[in-house]
Amino acid sequence: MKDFPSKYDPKGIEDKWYEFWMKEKFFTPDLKSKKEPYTIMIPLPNVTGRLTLGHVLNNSVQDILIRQKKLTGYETLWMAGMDHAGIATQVVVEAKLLEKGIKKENLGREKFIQEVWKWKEEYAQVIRTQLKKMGCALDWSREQFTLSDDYSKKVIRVFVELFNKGLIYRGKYIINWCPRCLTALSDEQVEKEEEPGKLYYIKYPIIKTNNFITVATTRPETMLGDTAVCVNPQDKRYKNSIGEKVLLPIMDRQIPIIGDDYVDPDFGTGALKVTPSHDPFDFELAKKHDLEFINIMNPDATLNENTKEFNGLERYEARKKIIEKLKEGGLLEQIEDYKLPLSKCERCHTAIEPRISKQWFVKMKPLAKPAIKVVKDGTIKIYPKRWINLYNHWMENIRDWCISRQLWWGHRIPVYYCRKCYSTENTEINKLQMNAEMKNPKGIFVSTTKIEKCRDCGSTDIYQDEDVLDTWFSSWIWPFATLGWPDDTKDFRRFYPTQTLATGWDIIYLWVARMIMAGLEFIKQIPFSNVVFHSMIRDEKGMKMSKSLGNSPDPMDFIDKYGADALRFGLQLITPKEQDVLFSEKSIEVGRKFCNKLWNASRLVWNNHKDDSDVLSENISIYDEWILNEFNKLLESIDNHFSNFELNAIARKIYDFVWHIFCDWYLEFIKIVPSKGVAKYLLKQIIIVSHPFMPFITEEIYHKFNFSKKSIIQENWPSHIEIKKDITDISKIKNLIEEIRNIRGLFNINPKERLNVIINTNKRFESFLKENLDFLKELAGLKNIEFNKPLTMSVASVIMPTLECYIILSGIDLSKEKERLTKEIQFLSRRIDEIKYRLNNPMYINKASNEVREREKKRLEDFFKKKDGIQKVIEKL
RNA sequence: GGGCGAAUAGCUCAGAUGGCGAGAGCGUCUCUCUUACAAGGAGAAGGUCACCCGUUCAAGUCGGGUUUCGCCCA
Repeated sequence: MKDFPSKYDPKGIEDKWYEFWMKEKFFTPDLKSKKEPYTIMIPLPNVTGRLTLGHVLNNSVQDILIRQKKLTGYETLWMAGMDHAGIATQVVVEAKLLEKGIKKENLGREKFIQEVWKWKEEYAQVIRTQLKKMGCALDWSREQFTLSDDYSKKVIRVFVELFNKGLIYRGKYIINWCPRCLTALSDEQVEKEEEPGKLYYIKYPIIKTNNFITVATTRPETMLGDTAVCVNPQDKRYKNSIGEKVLLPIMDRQIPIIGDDYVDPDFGTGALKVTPSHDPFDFELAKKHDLEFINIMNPDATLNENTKEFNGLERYEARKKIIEKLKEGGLLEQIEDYKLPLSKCERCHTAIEPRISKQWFVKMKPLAKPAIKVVKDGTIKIYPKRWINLYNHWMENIRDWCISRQLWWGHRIPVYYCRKCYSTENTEINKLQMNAEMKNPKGIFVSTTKIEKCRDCGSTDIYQDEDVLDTWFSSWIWPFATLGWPDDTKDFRRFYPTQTLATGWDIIYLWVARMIMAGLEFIKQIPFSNVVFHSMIRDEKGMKMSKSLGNSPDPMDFIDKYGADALRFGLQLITPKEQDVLFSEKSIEVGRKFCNKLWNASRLVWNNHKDDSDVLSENISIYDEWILNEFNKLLESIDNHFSNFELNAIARKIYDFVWHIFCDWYLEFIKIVPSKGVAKYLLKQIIIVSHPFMPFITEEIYHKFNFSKKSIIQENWPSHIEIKKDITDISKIKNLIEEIRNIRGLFNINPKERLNVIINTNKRFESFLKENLDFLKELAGLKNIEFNKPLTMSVASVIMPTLECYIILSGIDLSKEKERLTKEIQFLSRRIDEIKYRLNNPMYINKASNEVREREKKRLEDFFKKKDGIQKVIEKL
């Protein structure tokens, strides 16, 4: 038994098999194979750092799907790769350098990028190791990186192509600006939160009348940039003031009162201060009403030279000072508590500052249209279905995508400017160039190759756009860029479109929707046919897991402690289909216990049956038939759930089957009468269907038994097994055993104590029991069994419809037994009345299905028999 | 404000197409180290299925409404 220890220890085993799989190249598809392909693209992890539990869930979902497809005969490819993650990575590397007192500005762009590459190499290796530890069947030979030279060319090509189609433009708009990261962000990279704040009521003096108009604002510091006050023209209070001018306090600037329906008369005072350069709605309003744009902030959210004495103050500091000053001037009417919506940078959680700046955008409406269609008509299926609504809503209200980032780490925008021809930007912010620059404007060149010479004037004084592209602008082409596109490669022909994408619903807009658009735009084909949105992992209290909250444990610690199989299986067991997972370490313990159970079940089969054939023979017992029938049911349900991507349900089914059917009953049966080859055969089927969930332990068991193929990975998925015998007697004998055990429990009988019983039943079942007397004796803990004898002693009784079993107990409290039986009679009477009432109802007879009706009749009959039997026993006691 | 989802045992969750006494894991309690497994075995207790109304012979399940919680968008 040395080589089959009684406790399963994953240490050593897991790494051993992963190395074996890699050596055998099992994860690299055979391009010559005739099998149908099945491809999954990994939702590329960021090279920012270590993977989290969320990654474990996401990647084990994919691994399960890929391994199951391989077992069912597909040529599978699971593409490996990572994302350069522009902002996120730059933020971490900047912080790391700052710890050493190095500022990136002092380092310079080139040197800084070199530092990031160093980081990237280090963490790519960490991530690879982590994914391998998890057991992921990723094809590492095709591994991709979104900032590799090769991949970059594709990103640039896509930019140029869109530009040439007129779908990319540059424009000066109000965008989301992170004053800490000092870059623009897309709408999707901004998180909305609510925070307790204040609403300030500020009085603006009306010039002609000596009256005031009071505006309400959550951000009083922006008043320094106000260029109008706006009211609703329907609003009786202010109607007549439209056209008047107010004197903006502190700045002493005259600004107009304008009228627009946009203003909600019920909010605040009904008068809105308009700050065109610092609020997206005010920006639109200002364009419409031709207002002045005054920028009052520097990129880092300190106030600028347009703010008089506040110049240089940080925005919240300025707010305090301005409030003080307004108070002094008697212009602050009141302050009330207010729950204010706040936009934050998803990477550093700094409050976003809306800012006017010149950025590159993608026109999204034309791209969205076909992408809406393919989901609507079911060409792309989304699981669970409810996410379709969210997808449609976003798609139908899509806004242009700001793709330029003021970062160094990323794909540099392939746009070149001639210093002579291209007049440098007018720095006067209030003269906005609203129009997107037209195709091929003078002195601007958009090109896949470096431009050395101006096409227009021949000058060589050319410079490239300083900005880089949004990371998602590289990852939206992931499904085809990774397969060799735009070259007509074997991979691309064989594996595109891919089959399934598995990811969290939090990136439905950022990534999923955009990939669909990119696939349709550049390839004219969908990128994948199924999208599976799995749960998000939260901690036990329901809090989102995040590094900053410190509630995100390192999954590698769990793998060290419990093994990857235990982590994966435990996680699947607690991952509901449509809800978030509340994670607790307990679930991994459950996973580990299950691995141990499977291990020990194998150990038993190995001890008693290792030399059996693993092919089914003709001559098998009724117990064998029974378990095969149970396995059929399991298999059918697993197959169904796989087609709907319901992995949690499958994990449960496997758990229940292995533990409570295979181990609790079948293995107990075959301890008494050894199986004829079925045990080994079935164990093999069990580990095959469990393999996608627990790849390591199943491979280990597979090799222990020396099953036919080189690896379990090469096995065939089981199929339905024909059942020939009537197996109903098995459930009857199981019932009897359970009833007797129940009595033992009720009377606190020591498990070791063997009991004597009398069984009265019909001839047929009596002969079945006689043939299987050992089962009954062992599993119910009996000594002597006598048949067809009248009862004469003190007994506890098990009464079943066609069977009476008297358990002889010396010193039994007969009154207690009588009470128990009387309660049972009362219960049965109630049930009988219920069913009788139902069966006497003509409507029921008419409308209920035949099947249901017959079932009820049978139950009624059984209840009657049981009641009669108990009645007789009570009389005798 | 709009939309989506959830509410079932002390806790975390299962409960297609309505139809046997509503299930599991963990926790609690009792008995037990019987040579696969104490990371185990055998039992038990524990539920007005959030609330109201309706449809139906029959509702945890379907429809309408209410309450509470979560998420997304504005």
